[in-house]
Amino acid sequence: MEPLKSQESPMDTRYDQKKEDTIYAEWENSGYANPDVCIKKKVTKTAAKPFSIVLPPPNVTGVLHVGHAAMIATEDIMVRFERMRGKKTVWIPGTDHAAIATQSKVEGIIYKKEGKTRYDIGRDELIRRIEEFAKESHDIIISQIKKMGASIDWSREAYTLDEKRSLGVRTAFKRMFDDGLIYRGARMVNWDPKMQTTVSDDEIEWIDEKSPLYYLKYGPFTIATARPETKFGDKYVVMHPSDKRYKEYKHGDKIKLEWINGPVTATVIKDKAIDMSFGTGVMTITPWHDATDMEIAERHSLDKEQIIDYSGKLMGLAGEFSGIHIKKARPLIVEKMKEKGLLDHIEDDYSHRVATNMRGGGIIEPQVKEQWFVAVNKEFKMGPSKIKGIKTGQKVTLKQLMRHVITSGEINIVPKRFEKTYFQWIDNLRDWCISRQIWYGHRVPVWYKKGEVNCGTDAPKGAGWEQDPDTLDTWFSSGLWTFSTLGWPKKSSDFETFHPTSVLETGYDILFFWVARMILMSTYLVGEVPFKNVYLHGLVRDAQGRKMSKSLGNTIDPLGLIDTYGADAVRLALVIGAAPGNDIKMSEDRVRGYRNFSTKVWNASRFVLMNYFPSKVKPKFTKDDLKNIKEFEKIKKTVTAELERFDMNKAGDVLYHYFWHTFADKVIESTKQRLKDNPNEADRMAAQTVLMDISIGSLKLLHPFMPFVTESVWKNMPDEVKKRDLLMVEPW
RNA sequence: GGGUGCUUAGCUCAGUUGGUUAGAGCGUCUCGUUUACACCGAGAAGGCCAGGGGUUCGAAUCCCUUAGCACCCACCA
Repeated sequence: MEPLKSQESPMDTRYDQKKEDTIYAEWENSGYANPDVCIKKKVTKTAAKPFSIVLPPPNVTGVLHVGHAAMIATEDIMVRFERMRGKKTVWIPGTDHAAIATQSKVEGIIYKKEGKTRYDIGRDELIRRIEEFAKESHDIIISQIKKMGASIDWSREAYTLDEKRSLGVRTAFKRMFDDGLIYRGARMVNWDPKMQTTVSDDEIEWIDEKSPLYYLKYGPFTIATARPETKFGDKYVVMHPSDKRYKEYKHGDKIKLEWINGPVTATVIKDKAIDMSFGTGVMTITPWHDATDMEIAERHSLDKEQIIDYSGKLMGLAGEFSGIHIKKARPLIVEKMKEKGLLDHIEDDYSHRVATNMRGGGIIEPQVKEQWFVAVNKEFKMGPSKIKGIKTGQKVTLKQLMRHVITSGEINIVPKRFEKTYFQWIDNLRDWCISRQIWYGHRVPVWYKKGEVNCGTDAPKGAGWEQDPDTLDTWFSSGLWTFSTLGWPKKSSDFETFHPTSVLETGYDILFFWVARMILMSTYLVGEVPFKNVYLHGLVRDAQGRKMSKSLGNTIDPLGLIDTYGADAVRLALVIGAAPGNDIKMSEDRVRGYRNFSTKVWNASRFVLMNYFPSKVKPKFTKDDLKNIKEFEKIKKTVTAELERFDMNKAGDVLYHYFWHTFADKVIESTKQRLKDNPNEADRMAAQTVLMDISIGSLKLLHPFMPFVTESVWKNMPDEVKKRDLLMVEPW
């Protein structure tokens, strides 16, 4: 056998990142991300076990950030690993219409460019514009997901607002409506006067604020308030029943006193909700605009009056101040009180928290309003159930279902500590307000006609029906994601094969928003858990450890890093050293380090190839050869075991060190002598065989972590070691 | 007010069920042009694993406690 001359080496000393797009195209064209193709091409057995995972759909509000990149890297590792192991593997992509966030964004753009509001351009036109924006955003996101190397099944792509998913939403709504779990009621809601919509409890962000605390003279009492502009209608004065300072006042006493706009009659109310140590221990209440006040008012059947309208302006009750926005009204009112001698004193530097709409909206004003709710504490008869410990026909509440599947262990949360967080949230959960007064999203499938109400998946027959103008909370549709993407409510083999999904991988920040809602929807609607495992990754933070967010503008562009260091390096930097549930601080140094590792993998393989000369001579292995092979086998076992328990971090770390500091530094070095001018052909063959075998094995193990370099190296490997055309589907 | 996490080498962080001299990347220092790789190799310095107490033959790891930081939840006017 004529040895190759080393200068004819087929490979450069550097792996060429520019070829990543070409490699991705090969994967895509192969169709191997689609389990049906894998079966057809006999890469996967028909009877193979399924492995399924849904991609948490990115919002179509912009571009991918590093957090998405971490998520894609982690999931792709799981998916590639399971596919290579021969499982019937599917990873389902999609995007989320993110109703309020997207509309808010587009409204902002329109207002900036044209100075027009949504009311100026109208419902249909606004939706058209949003769809246009969403489409662009979608295309960018998809191309970014591909850049990361995601071996995702594009043939199954879904959108939370597409036709199939919309049917799912209407079906879900109707089922819940018919079961009495969805109801319409006037309740206290979080109203955003800026976006003109309600917001769920979970979408509120509390911001610390310092503001003056005003002490006002209310007849014989002094009351403290941070919001004097809400006090016009106050006609109840509340104190703790066992507060000795006010024992002379009895519950129900009427007191005539002079107030902002003239004399009023105040009624004394005794209620234990009062904190005696706060201020003077006395307060007046504004039930319409405060949840605590509302509860007190409900307990004693007190009057409730609206003082602030939905755009944030004072109403008739405010007398001379009516029509003025609360922000402008405050100083005027304080001034008037001062003149009337109603202002006792002002305490500066009082810190409290203000509720804001985290989706780019304004300051929340609690309001009482008719809305649609999901009743989480109402009993219903469970439909066909495959959930362990829940029987078909059993009486349960949604809250009980959500709790049960975690306590029973049917869903396993990694890391475990988040179970506690989850339970805490469930225990505090109130009925879920699902209606929004924005226009982009799933319209509430309820129609009205002269007092008649009809809920259905389609508009009722006959003329004169008018559909409810409200749209649904975006999480209502994403809650269906694990099964709506598999074809539900229609029967489908995808659903039969892949539900419940194997694992849900997402950031811990949307445990409540999304994970909990999927559990609610899936257990109720399909009688199954949505997934068997929940793997929560940490948040990728900036240099100061702050959460990266579009609104803060501190996002790192993962594409920039991919351009300079390659996708594999970025993937490794985001996965290795990141323990589940712990935050990841992104630094370019780390990426550079892993880029060097990519080069190492490239060059070590190159060396092995340069010394690979097939021959008929039987290799004669030395003791060290056998030891080296044995050591690799051990690494293989460890990596497999770690990946099985979703410890990508550990598996990656082990591989990294093995490949670099054992295989490259020790094994390769120790064979150099034997490969060069060795008269003992059997010994040389042994050396080259050991190197080739370990290389092949290592490339397979490394592939889920760094698919581009490994696939690229694989192309140069001799055909006789390959079982398939792409490393992507080589047997593990 | 409840809850969770973090505090380990100069910097950024790993260390799953407690087990021999505590690890990585980057940085620092010394040496090195050898059949791949300088995006490299060989080696070195650098740590009372936040403080205190306890359990144990043995603790970075388990328990208690103190402090600082971060985050989550909650109706304090």
